[in-house]
Amino acid sequence: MNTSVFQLATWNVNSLKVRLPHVLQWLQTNPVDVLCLQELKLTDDKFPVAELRQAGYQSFFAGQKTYNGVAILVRDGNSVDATSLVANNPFYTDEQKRLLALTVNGVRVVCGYFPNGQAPDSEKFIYKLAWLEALHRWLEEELKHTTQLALLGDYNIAPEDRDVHDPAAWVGQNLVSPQERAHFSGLQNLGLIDVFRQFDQPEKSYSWWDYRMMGFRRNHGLRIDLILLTPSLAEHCTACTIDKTPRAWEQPSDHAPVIATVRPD
DNA sequence: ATGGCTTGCACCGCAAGA
Repeated sequence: MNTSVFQLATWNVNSLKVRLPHVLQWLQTNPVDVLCLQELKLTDDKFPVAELRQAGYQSFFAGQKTYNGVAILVRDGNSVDATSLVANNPFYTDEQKRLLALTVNGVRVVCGYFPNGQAPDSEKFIYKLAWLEALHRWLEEELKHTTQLALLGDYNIAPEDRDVHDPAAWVGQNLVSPQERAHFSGLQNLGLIDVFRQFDQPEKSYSWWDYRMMGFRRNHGLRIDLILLTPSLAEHCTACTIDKTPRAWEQPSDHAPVIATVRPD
């Protein structure tokens, strides 16, 4: 990594068209080097390249109509290898745009919008498990070529019960099922580290809150937006925080951004 | 209490999210 301080962030914006003002405002006070976005909900021709360019960011994206869509924004001054851009998992044929990889400052950045899974007895859950299995195989391959990899995104998995506001109420549901958590453990077994848990954190830290029933005000949330780093990056990670600020803004995304700071040497 | 918000798309309600 050829930089002194490197900040990476992830944010599920739930429509970039609606949330662009929030993204621009947030970047003004949080000028991270890399921002991974999920749920763009727009086609590539509608991506706000010019507005983000004006804000000092280069955009890489893979969108589709109505659903899904992921992007990686890179702040000017960082070193980007544009030929390293990969949309979707080469090991998995997928109509849905959920994965984007780009090498920035020598770090393999992977932005993911993991499937929701709907319910453990649904077709979408089957898809989620297959998608997770294929992700594992792809990352295993990527890790043969680099020691510096960052997987950021909306995992749609709450790793542990402490990442769930009411674990008892969530038993048997997607996002917390043993099958999904086993896949999460599989990613950890590749050496990837959930850096949020490397640091002391407030009790009941979440990154998503239901729009309904005053979920945010009551802190009824889940921690499902995560940053996993390989050991060589994680050992230089000095902070990982969830920024709840924009969740309290008017017309917010239901997710909050998560930021990791890496300081080599 | 199986709803409750929010978004996009296409209509005058729906699917999908988590």
